[in-house]
Formats: sequence, structure tokens, C-alpha cells
Amino acid sequence: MYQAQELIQQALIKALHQLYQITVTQVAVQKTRPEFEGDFTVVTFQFVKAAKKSPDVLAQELGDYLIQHENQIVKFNVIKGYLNLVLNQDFWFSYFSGTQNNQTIGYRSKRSDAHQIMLEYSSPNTNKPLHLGHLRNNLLGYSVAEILKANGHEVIKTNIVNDRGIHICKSMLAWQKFGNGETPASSGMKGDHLVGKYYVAFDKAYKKEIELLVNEGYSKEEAEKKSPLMLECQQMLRDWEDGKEAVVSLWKTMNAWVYEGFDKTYKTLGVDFDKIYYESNTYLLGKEVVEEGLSKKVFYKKENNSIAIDLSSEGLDEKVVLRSDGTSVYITQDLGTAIERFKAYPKLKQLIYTVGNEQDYHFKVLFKILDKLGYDWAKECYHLSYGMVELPEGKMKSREGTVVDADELLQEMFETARATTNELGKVDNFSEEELNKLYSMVSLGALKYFILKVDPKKKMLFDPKESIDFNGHTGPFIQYTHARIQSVLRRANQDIKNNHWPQTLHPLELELIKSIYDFESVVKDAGDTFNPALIANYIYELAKLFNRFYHDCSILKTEDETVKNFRLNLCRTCAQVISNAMHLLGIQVPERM
RNA sequence: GGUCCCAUAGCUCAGCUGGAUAGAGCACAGGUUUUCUAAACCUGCGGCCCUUGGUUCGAAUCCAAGUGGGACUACCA
Repeated sequence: MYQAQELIQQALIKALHQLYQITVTQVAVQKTRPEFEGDFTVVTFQFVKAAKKSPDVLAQELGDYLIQHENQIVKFNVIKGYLNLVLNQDFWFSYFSGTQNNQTIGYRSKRSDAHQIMLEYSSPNTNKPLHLGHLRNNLLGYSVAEILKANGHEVIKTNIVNDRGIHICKSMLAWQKFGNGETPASSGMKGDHLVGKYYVAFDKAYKKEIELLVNEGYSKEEAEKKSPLMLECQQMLRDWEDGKEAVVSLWKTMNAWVYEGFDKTYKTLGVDFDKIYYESNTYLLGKEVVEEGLSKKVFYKKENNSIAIDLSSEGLDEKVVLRSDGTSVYITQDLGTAIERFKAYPKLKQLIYTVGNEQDYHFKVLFKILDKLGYDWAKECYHLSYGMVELPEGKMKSREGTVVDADELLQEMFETARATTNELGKVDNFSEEELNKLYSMVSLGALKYFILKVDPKKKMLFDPKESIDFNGHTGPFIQYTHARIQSVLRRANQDIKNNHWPQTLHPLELELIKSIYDFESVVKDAGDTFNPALIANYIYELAKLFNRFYHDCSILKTEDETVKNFRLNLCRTCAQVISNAMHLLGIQVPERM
């Protein structure tokens, strides 16, 4: 790999030392802004004092030195103390020739120091279908996993399904009471939606009960405790924990409906998992950890017999880790599960949890406790926290029915893709199967890109009334660019020779090479910061640049064979970068659209 | 009350490890196709980068305080 910045930096360090006896270990070398001539820029102000020179003189002297001592640098100019350096064109040709036909451009092959990383994402409850918030989780988790793989790591994608608890009992109870034996088959409803319907039904009936009780003169709090439905539901949960046949069997049946539904949605979305955990298997984990922590005096027993940890010295509060009746709280299970995972995967280096930012505090506490218990991998646990998806009227609430359902949204996007494609009328000779594949590719491209281009940690707004765009800074724009390139390559129908370089480059050609050059470092940054948005924004810039090039420079009509060959080469490499980058976002690119 | 996150164009977002005149897309007004896919390209319009202080040669970017918005602060999951 060629390292332009590194090369310039080393030369600069030498220059500063020899010319002015200034010793530094690092000099920031940035890309030159497009409005100036040059490839890389050095800001000289920081050395002005030590060198006792004016900025312009300093820049001039440094530039002279660099030209003399570094043969890759051929020209420079100084503007207001900024030293703009121009690299030898051969440097770029030489880099570019290394990318020829490299189908894994931008990806690192598996490294010797590869980390085995477990990345948990999705982790749905089995009482309702997936909504827009889950989509962000799924897309983010999947993409980060792909990005980490592209950085040469081994990634185990995992999903811990929250398949037990009071929320599932609510759906079960409501189905028992109001369901009349309805099944996905009898109703034609997708299983997760059917179960979700009864979750909502429970809530409605429950609210009604409370209203009645309040009218009878009880306070709201009392009413919530007295509600017969809720009492019955809690009994159901106890029965489930005791393994009571009828309850367990109903639970199995309804969960199976949900899994069938989820699988469909996952398949549509194109996300998958290497290992699935179920909370019904893990929810009792962690109790022995509490014992261990007690003996290590990390935890203490409170007067009421509950067990807790005091984290006030860390700026956090006291946290109960085991109830006074000896049952687990949620964090007990999380402690147990994390330890279990590191036991089951001895090579595991890092554990990443993709969970919304409302749980920031929870994970801070979790990691702190693991650290205090003496697990040295605790510092390698990472909460991949992301902001909520909000609607114009505020947060989504599934019980209040203000959610954007994932399946519905996917279906709507599909229809929009169909309508738009047909309107443009470029696909007359597509078969039915090819068409459906295209609609799905484009609609998913639009949706995934829409969600992933936003910095994960920021909350994002989704307005269902304004459908997701297919023009401009969107997934389909980038997919279109890819299809366009493929069309040119098909028509060219010729072998592309390597190492045939034109005498001079068009400015856009040079910019394209530089942009391609950046891809590798963008992948690295995205991996280091777990941020797919970096990839998304990068690849948009490349696509835009390509479209300008496509508009300004003819490719197939070029008479000079060397130039034509070079441009085809550039096209092919751009298409590969687009395809590889989009793959990291979980987005496929079409050959034609 | 405490802790954490966020604030950039009418809207949705980049830029934030300090650097040149703060960028895109959408929307709005216009233009480009006998020529490789117009889901494209080009032009215009649009900004006290929340406020005030501080650090610095230099602040949208770092620090502090304030304002506004959100989340969390369960023997819920």
C-alpha cells in the first residue's frame, strides 16, 4: 500500500529538523482543498514561532527542501502560509496500477493479529413485529459486522432473542381470552403480526380495567396493582417459570409463529446471524456470579437481603444485582451471559452490543461491574449505541400504535421502486424475476442508505408522509452510478489493458484516482469508530465525482486508444469500489436499472 | 435533584483528532439529451454553525457557563 501522507510527513520531519532544528514526531498532512492546486497541504503556522520565519517564507523554504529531497514531490505553491504539494503523476499511476482488477479493493485480508469479535444485534422481543427502530438496529449491526470483517477481523454475529417475560405473557393471555383459536394459517396474518395484535389487545383491555377501577375510587397506582388481567398475567409468568405444561406449550406455539414471521423479515432485509441465544435459556445465568462477587466483596448484602454494588465512587449509583427473594434482575443475566460467551469462545477478544442509547447507563454499569469482578476483557466490551428513530410527532410507542411497521415500510418501498422503475421505462427486456429482484434491490438500497448515512449516535427523523427519496444523496443514486458504469463496460466489450497510461490526466480523472485511494482509510476509520455513515458518505462523494466525469469526458467515443483504455480501467475500478462499499452497508448493486 | 447525549441553510444531514471563502441532498427558480443509462449533469436562491465567555497566530470544531430538546436515573425487561 502506498502511503502518501506518511511519505510527506517523514520528509517534513526531516526538513524541520535540518533547516530549523525543530524536532517533532508528527506533522498533520491534509488533503488540499479542490479549489487550490495540489494533492496535499501542510499548514505552516504551527512552526512559525520556533523557526523564527514568516509563514510564507517558511512554507517556501520547506517546499524547496521537499522538492530537492523527495522525488515524489514535483511542485508546490504557497498561499497565505499554506504549503500545497503536488505529487508526481507517476505516484498516482503507480497506486492505480496496484488496484487493477482487485475485487477486494479496500478490504484487508484476514490478518495475523485478527480479533475474534462477537457482535450482538437485533435482539427482538417475541411479543410484537419489528418496527422502524429495529430496522436501524439490524442494519447498523449487520453493517458494522461487515466493516469489521473488511478490516480483517473474524466476526460472530449473534442475536439474543428476548423470548420470555411478562410482555410475552400479555400476548399469550390476550390470545387465550379473545383469540378464539386464531392462527396465522386461519387468519392469513404473518405470525409476528398476529401475536402483536394480541399484545395491543391486552393493553387496551388492561387500560379499560384501570379506568373502571379508578372510577370506583382507587388511585391509579392501586388500580394497576389490582387489575385482574395483570394479576392473571403475573400468575401466568410464574406458571411458565414453574414449567406448567399448558402455559409452556402455548408459549412454544406462539413463539414459533413469531419466529416464522421474523425469519421472513430478516430474509427480506438480508441480515443473518451465526449464533442465536434465547433468553429462556440464559435468564437464570449470573446467579453464581453474584455469589462470586459477594465473596470477593465486590457486592454486598443489604438489610433486606437483596444484593447490590455501590458504584458511587465511579459517578454511578447503587445497583441491585439480585432481588431480596433471590431472583434475578436483568443485569444479573447480562453478567452471566457475557461471562458465558467468553468461556464458550476462548479466542474472543471483543464483545459488541448493538443497543439503543436509552440503555447507555445500563451498559456503563454492566461493564463497570465486570471490570470490578476482575475480568480483564471487560474493557473490550463495547456498547454500540445508536439514537432513536423519531417521527415528526415524537417518539414511537408500540403500545400506542404510533410505530412504523417494518414489513409495511418494506412493502411500501418495494411498490415505490416498482412505480419509479416502470415510469422510467428502461427495463423492458427484464424478466418478471429480474424485475422483482431489481425492485427489491432498489427499495432496500434506498431504505438502508437512508438509515445508515446518518451518524449512528444521533437520533434521526423519519417522516412517513414523505416517502424515502430515490434521487440525490440516496442509495439508488449510487446504485444507478454502478449500473451506468456496467453499461459502459458492456458496450466497450474489450479487454482492458493494464499499465497503459495517458500523458496527462483530466482533472476529474485525477480526482477519481485520489478518491479511490481514500477508500482503504475510510474503511479503517469506519471500523475503528463502528460507523457505517463514513462509508455511506464517502461512496456518495465518489459516485458524484464519477457522474461529473461521465458527463464531462466521453469514454467509448475517445479516439486515443490509450486514453480510452485508461478510462475504461477507471470505470471498472470505480464500479468495484462502489460495489465493495455498498456491500459494507448491506446494499446490493445492480448491473442494469 | 443527578448523569449522559444532541443543537450547522426552510427541511434532512455532512464537516468536529483546531487551519484557507462552512458543504451536500431535498424544496424553490432556471438550463443541459441527433452522442457511452437524464434515478444524471450545470446555474441560481438560501447560514449571528443556539448564546456568552475562555484557550490559540487561528474555533462550527477544544474548555467553561447558560438556553433549548431528548434519554437515563426500578428488587421492569
